[in-house]
Amino acid sequence: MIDRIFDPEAFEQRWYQHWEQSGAFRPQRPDAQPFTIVIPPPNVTGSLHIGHALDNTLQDVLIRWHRLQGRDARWIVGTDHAGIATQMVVERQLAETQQPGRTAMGRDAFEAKVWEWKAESGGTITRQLRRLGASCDWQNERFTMDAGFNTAVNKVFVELFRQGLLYRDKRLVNWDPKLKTAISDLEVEYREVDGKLWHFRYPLEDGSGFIAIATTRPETILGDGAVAVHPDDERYRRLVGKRCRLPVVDRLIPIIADPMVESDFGSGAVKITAAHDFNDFAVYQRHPQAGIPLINLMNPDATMADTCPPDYRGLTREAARASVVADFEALGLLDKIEPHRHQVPYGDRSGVVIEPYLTDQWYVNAGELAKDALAAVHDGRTRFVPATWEKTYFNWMENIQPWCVSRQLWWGHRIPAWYGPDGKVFVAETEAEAQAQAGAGVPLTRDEDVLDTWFSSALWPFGTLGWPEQTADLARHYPGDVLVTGFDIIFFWVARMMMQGLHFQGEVPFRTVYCHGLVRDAQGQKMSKSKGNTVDPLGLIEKYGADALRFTLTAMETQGRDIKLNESRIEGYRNFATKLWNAARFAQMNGIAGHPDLLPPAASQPVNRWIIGEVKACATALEQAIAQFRFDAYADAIYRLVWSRFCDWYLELIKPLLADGADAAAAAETRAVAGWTLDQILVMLHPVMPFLTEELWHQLAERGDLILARWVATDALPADAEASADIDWLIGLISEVRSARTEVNVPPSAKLAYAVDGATPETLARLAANAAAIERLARIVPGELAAGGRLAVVHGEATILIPLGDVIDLAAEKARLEKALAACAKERDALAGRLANPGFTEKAKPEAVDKAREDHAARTAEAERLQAALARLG
RNA sequence: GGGCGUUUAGCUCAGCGGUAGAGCAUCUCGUUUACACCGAGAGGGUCGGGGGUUCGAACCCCUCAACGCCCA
Repeated sequence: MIDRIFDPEAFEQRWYQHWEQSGAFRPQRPDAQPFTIVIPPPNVTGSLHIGHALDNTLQDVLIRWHRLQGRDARWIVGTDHAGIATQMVVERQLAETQQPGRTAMGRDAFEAKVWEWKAESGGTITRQLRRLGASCDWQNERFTMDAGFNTAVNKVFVELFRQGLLYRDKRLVNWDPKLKTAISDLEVEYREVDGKLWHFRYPLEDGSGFIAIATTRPETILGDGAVAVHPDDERYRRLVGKRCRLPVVDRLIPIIADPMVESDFGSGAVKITAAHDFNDFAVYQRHPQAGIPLINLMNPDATMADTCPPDYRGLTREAARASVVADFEALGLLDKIEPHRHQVPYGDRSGVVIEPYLTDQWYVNAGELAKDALAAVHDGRTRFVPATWEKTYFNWMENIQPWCVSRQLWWGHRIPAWYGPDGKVFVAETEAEAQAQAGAGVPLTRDEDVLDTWFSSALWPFGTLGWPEQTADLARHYPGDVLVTGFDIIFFWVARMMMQGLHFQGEVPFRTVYCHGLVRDAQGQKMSKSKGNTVDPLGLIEKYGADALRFTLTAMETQGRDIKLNESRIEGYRNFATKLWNAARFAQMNGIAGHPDLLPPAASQPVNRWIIGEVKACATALEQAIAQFRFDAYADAIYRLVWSRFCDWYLELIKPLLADGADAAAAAETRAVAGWTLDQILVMLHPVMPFLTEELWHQLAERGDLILARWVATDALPADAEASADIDWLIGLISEVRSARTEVNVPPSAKLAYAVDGATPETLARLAANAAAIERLARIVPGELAAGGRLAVVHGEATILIPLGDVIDLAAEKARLEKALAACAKERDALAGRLANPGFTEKAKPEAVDKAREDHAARTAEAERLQAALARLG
């Protein structure tokens, strides 16, 4: 028996274990059409936050829905090694436990520590995904650092190198002095900072005066290689081609003209420090004849290097800045200091100021790979939903820069490149191959660096399927159908999967990219640990059940918007689950059980024919919602069917049919239809609320699992317009009578007699056929039209007259009728006005004109009846 | 500076060319044997401002404003 109390904790984990152990997440369906999703692999360091909960709920809805459709649904799962993040976590842990640090223990020992840590803590997030109900293919779980992935990464690296699409280059990178590694453009965040603008003077070589420059970074003066002015700037035209003397360093540097210089910034002359500024580096490249030196001023930790004058060596950037300013001031060459607000680059992981830094790094020619990735979205091989994200994708892809893929870390895929004694590089998938290239006996040293984490996650859609082996899985599940992810990693990840997928598989990695928004708190603030406004999805699951959280996230997922998560919504959907639980309990108490067939039993009762039509309409709406990725519409349609149709009306309307002494055949039919309907509800709700529905599915009958059941036979279901009209009429009548009763203050419990005026034979028949339901729900029964005050309820062409004798509140009834009349007359007149407009009748669509005529006639008649009722009141 | 998005009931959001919707919240009533995590009923919106197109605009176009995000 279904328990009186709905308690999600009682069955959620039990069902999950059953599904996983029975292989339900990946049923053997070799003949079915595959449906494939690859999970955005969560960081192995991480734990489930609410953003994961959203992302994975949506994926699970899609996977479960397609599984119910009979598809060979497969949700490929795994975790990401997350280079910097994981290395930081483990280093922090070593520090906290007073163990030797990374550099003290050495590379091999440190790597072993990370693997140890992964074995202990790496399962946290995958356990939490199970708690959420994610029906992933755990049997083939992957990790971006496992051996197969390493093979794939090496192969990709080597092939790109051979094709000239990957190369080693010395250029400026975004250098993180805390982590002592290069990072990519995307890992830099610009913050607006209140800084200063220092104005200095450099003496001209010929002693004829000075040239004034302004800078936000005085410490880099030590590396200046030129002063630049705009070619059209009259003030400086005569100085171009001359030289000035760099104070403190005492070096002669040229004055050059370059259109990059903004004449209205500062003095209109800027210093050029080619090794510490991206713009300056570009100037350096444009002026090879000027002989601008590239002076790397700093050590990897951003202290001043031996390339600086002796007094500066070893100072931090900040100390060197103060020192330079003081030295200029002492020389009388400091003009002024102005407050200046500007953008400063920070490392998104370390939070320290990024230093443009000249080093040797490996780069991928992203511009070349982007070509097909752009074309694939332009020609629709991959589409974005919502489509607006295409613009973001295009915009970035069209302006893509070389991708720096090497990282000075220890945790990650080590770069498969070896160097000979002369520095010659040998790129190969294995050391043996590199040795073969170099020649036997040549001593080789492997590149110390590892690859950017996104280099391996770019291979996720095919690396997970066994590539470079040409596996059956790869043939069957690549390309995937849908990628579900947050818009914030379109650049980081989606774009790179597109590039690598197209390049190495010749096909896009997925047909559709569904981008959802961010989950924010109830005030619309971005959630962050530092603000302390994060919500823990596990806590919410414990409080309300996983189903309620899933339903909430699904219902709130409207395309193109962030989600403002309010706990009251979760509570509301927990109530919804309780409502269905109780409805099923009621059904069971009345001998209603699961139905053995996909198709509904034959039905003669209008209420039964009606609910079958409602199921058909709902299923159709749900199918459309999935096709359009309208998760909110999915939740809305099933919520409405369950609560506003099935519970509010169907169950109430069938109570008389199931009562003692009711017609046995009608009762049997009703039990069968009710059972069938409940089954369809469970199937349709299952993708969103898998636990509750599976539990009830088994409570209602002995049978196989719902997770592997079949979707509603939508097309085969009858839609009975006549039954639908009957029941809509009945619902309308009951609602109007209830409303009227309340407005004239008739106690809800009072059972009243009624008579009817102006009814057609059809209406009289409907009143008779539904007498029991009307008595139960409107609390009126046919009777004599006694004298005295009457309540008049106009419904369609008929007026229901309910004599109330002296009890009636005449004033209230008069007010009620007047209000109804006013509303009706207003609509009538608006329609009349429209119909009187020749522009409308001539130009509008004929259907619109016909509808207006019909509505106008109906409103006119209704107004007359209300008028008559008012007249009778006197 | 460039681009994108948002602005509809107290709150969160649907609707995107033919009479303004949902959930929550509010108010009134109610323990009729599934459910008070409930039932019945009610109130509440000149759809950000202005202009235009159209027989007709929350919906299309232009413009302004506010807020948010991304890129430089």
